[in-house]
Amino acid sequence: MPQITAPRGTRDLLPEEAVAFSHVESVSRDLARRYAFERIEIPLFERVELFARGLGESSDAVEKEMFRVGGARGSDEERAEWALRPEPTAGIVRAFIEHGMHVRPGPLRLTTTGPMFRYDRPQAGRYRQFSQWDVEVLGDPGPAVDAELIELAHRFYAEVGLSGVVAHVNSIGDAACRPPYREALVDHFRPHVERLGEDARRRLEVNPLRVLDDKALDPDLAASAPRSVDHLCEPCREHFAAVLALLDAVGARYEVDHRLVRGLDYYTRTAFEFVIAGREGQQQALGGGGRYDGLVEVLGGRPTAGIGFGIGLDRTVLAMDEQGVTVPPAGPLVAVVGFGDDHADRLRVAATLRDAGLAVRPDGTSRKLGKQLESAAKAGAGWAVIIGEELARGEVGLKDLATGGQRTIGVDEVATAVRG
RNA sequence: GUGGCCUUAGCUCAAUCGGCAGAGCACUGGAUUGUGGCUCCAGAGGUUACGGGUUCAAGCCCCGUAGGCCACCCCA
Repeated sequence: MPQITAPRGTRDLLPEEAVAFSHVESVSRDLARRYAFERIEIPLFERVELFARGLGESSDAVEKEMFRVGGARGSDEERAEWALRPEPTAGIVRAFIEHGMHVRPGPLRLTTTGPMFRYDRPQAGRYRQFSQWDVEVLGDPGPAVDAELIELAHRFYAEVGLSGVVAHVNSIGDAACRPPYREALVDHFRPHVERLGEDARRRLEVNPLRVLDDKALDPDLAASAPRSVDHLCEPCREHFAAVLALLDAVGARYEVDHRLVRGLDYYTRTAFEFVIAGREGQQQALGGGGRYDGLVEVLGGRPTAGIGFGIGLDRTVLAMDEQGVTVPPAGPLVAVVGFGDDHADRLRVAATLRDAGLAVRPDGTSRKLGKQLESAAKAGAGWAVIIGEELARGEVGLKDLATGGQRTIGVDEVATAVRG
């Protein structure tokens, strides 16, 4: 029988790697608390139709990266119907509408974390299953929340210990000013269509803004292309100016990137992406987001402003590795060892130490003491509690595995001694 | 989805011209009769990614497949 391996584009996070993920997740959870976001949990799969409408038919995620799944019988009809989520926003907005959450006191601040799925070709930093921390604010049209979210993401990167993260920001206008801008782009590129690649030509017809996304784009043609910020209507212009002013006010680092676009009608105004210095080109985007004031309506709800971002946890951890960022050590680990078959004593003492809040690893074997101590040290224990005759007096041996020093103390004194 | 490079023990890697599959680390046991780390000794660990072909003989040559990395595309 051939060896069964992890599915392509997925990976196992072994304990050594998983600690970094746990740490990053706990940073995100604490930030979500401090920024007053409420947790929401949504399904890992939804109707394909939801993503097609929520992300746009011409987005890469829908056009070529849908991870389709079927029911137990896996008929073609079922496979056509469902897909693993490529991102969480569409599902959250679906839930918002489905449960009438617009009646809740707003603006609503929601957060979720979990795996996302995109069926594209794996590469370092790019997986078919990857984790994202996501925040969304529904019902707040003002520029302050745009700046607050960008500042929040910056704070996240800072608190996990990353440096050199820059926010690229842009404004792509709204339903009023985007159509004329789109026309201006078409007018600019159409005369030079022979200088565009195959992909860019197709985008020019389907979704002209995304021509700017094309990295193969002729540099001169790109540099001379009309900028969205020069075509904003007055309300959009004021909104963008206010966002930038607020970013300056809170000291959030950013660069205006005129080629950053979200090319769909219900994505509006502010778009942003977080990139890390030092890895030009490949997988340098650590996270991204933007405003989607038209999305709730497109999915069948009443008009509601929306904005959010997703942060890639895999890439965050990858960047931490590259920058040599270390994860804070876990609390002290105590091993409980003993002689012969005194397992009842070991378990009782372990339970007492756990009552005091310690992490405890009792040795379940009857090996000789030396092997137990060796095993304890290899498991990462900083201390060994050695049980012997003195347990009758409520005392045990406490050995510091780093220094080798040992003394006899009361069981009820161990927690204090270990925390030192 | 396209192209390039790669795949030998758990990990990092050797193996001359096609001629007995190895080392270090890690793991297990012993020296040390119930106090770890150092040292020494020993052990276990392999369908050489998978499938086929050429050959007296294949880790090595040929074909195919899978997977990894890199580039493109795009994103997180």
